[in-house]
Amino acid sequence: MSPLNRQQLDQIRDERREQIKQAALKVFARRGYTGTKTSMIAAEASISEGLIYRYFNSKKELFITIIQEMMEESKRELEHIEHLPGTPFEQIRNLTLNMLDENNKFAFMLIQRSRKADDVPEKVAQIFEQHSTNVLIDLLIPIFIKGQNSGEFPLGEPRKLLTWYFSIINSLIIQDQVDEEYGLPDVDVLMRILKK
Amino acid sequence: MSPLNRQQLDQIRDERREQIKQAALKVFARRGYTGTKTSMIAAEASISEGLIYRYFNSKKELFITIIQEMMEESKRELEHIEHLPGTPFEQIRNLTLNMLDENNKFAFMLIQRSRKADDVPEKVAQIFEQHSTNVLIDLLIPIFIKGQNSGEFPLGEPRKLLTWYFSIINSLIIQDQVDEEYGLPDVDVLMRILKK
Amino acid sequence: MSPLNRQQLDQIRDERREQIKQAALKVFARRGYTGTKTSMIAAEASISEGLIYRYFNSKKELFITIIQEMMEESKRELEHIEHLPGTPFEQIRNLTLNMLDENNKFAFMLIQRSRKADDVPEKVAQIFEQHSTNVLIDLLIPIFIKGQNSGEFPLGEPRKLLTWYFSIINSLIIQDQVDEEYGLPDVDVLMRILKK
Amino acid sequence: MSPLNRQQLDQIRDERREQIKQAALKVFARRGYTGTKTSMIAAEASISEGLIYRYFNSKKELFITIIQEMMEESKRELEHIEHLPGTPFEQIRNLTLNMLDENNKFAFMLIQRSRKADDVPEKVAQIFEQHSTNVLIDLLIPIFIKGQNSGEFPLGEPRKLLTWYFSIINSLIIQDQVDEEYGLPDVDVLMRILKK
DNA sequence: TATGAATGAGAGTTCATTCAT
DNA sequence: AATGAATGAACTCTCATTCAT
Repeated sequence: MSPLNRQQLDQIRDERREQIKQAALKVFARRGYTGTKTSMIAAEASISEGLIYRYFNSKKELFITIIQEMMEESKRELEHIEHLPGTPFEQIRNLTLNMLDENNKFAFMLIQRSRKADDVPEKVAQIFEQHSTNVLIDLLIPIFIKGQNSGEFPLGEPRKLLTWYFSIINSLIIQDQVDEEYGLPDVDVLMRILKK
Repeated sequence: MSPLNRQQLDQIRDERREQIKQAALKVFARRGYTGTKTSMIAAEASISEGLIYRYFNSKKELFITIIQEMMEESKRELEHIEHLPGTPFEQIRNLTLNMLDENNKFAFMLIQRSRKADDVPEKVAQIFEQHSTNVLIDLLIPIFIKGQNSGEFPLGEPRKLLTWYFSIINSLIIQDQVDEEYGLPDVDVLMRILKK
Repeated sequence: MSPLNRQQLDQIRDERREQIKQAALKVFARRGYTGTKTSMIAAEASISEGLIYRYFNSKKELFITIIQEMMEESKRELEHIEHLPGTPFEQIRNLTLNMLDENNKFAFMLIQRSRKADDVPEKVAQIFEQHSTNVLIDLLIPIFIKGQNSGEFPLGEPRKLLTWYFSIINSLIIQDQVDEEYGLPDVDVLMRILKK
Repeated sequence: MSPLNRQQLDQIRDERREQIKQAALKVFARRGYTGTKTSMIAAEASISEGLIYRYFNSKKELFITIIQEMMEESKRELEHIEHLPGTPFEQIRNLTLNMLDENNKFAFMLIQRSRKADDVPEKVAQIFEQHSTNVLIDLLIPIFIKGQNSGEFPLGEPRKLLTWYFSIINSLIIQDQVDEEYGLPDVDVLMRILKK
């Protein structure tokens, strides 16, 4: 009977906003920015098309928001990398496993796909320029060198090998290149790339 | 100023048609099906927007035509694979080099991208079902086994390893994952995947 | 905390209704019918958007109600005109002063503005046809003639002069043509129009 | 048979653009910015709704363009005022006649209406701030003073009287306060305001 | 009674496609 | 055969109105 109080309303708003972002992430990841119609997002979120606009000013803003928040999230996660347990080989192996994890699938797909797409809003291109993939590589170089010294990794330019390795991982993620029969390549097969 | 004869007109038509397909291929590859406006194709081909429709009934037909012709071309090429010179290792190495070749870039990008995209015409999905990647794999299995016997390749399920290997190659192509500094991964680094 | 009784509830309803009408009058007067969003009315009245609909069936009905009530009010006032004190000149002068009075501003603005606007509900156009401005003119003609006889007003067609005079007054009101430095024209300057 | 040449195309574009502006002017003047639907403009111009957008980026831009061009036009006209023939009284009389002229009706209606409306794009408000009505008044003050000296105009503050006079003229125009029977007030009746 | 989240019809805008030249 | 202006269906977005609380 009595109207909802502020706290309850705030919670509803937060939940709805999150729900829309999740739905949009899923559709954007699969169909790209232009290929996604707002009606698809609404359907995926099981809400009306108009409601999207009570939470985001435009399809563009919704897209940018999602990318931005994911980039920030990934930045925070990267900061923990150096303190992960295990040998250098195990550290990179775990990182790989995490990236290929089904749960992160859409997020990585969207980011990688958008990084290369030519049909995204200008703003998104700028965000990607700031958060270059190199940050990850830079963090891993000391770990890789430790692994070289301990004999776990082959000699050769650490930056070059790591760059190549992660362009492969990224490509796999973005393309959702899951073979129906065999699934994604085994992490241990992938890590052969980092072996002699 | 005598009017062009039949044969000359046909030639002009053929050239125009080719010109439009090349332009469309380039734009579709970079921006995807929905992300590509017919005006972009016209601009890329340096012709007027309307002219496209004297050569193709629709954007959809143009897209399907391109995909179809590329699939047929790739099918023809595949038939030669068995007779390529060299050891099994060299054969697959050359095949890889060819796929990653800059000249084929747009074609492979478009095919791989479209294979996974959810925003392409229904017909294209059907084409891909028929020309499954498996055809390539099937052709390579005997070669791979020969390589296993000769010790060039590791033991293990040939189909599985080849499937994984080519999902990686395909992913790299489609994403145009060329690092600015280091370029595409070296073929020899990639082929580590097919080593013990 | 005994529940409010019937009478108290009725009073609250009446007050709310009045509050909404006042707020709507203000916004409609400034922004016109189409230019006014129900959310603006709610904000001006410091109530929720939904509440408007417990007092009025629609924005249209609210608008029509306001216009209608104002027309009736003005009709009642007109009936007193003939019995106002003073000479004919003074009577019209006082009437003018009353019309230009700041307190009636929004009401007159809304009426005049709506009378000419093409974007109001059909019903409103009908109301205006019934309550033509001529009623006012008709009532004033005898007074004007008396003034002509006493030499206060110039010769000439009374209806024509009065019509012109009040189209000017009306225009000034509706446009809120208040110069920032000098304000509305002096009543005595305006009344020059009714002089030789 | 042969395609139109550049010059012909440019002419078509110019004509079309002008046609859309004229149609929009008419509808905007009568129904205001918010009250005007793009479909109405298209209908008035007898073109499709989409075509508007090949000539203007948005309804907003179309509106701003119209206002801007009219302000510039009026600015140019004002520069000639001082050199008009006749006595000061005749000069202002002619200026008044010109403003009330049926041909300029929509232009003046739109400008005056938009000057006071609260539902126009921000940019338009800025334009009006720059082109204040005062420019006209400032130009007329010397003329008015000459008229005072020659006895054509009454004593009193020139700026105040002129301001009031033109707020009346402006109001009449904007409101299209044409009485069906008597039409707009006679210029000579209006000019009584500028008499003793 | 009062709130504001949610809906959906309709407005503004885009772009594949058609058509006069 | 070629052009680009014009169309209209489909899309993005707005806002009067409804409804759960």
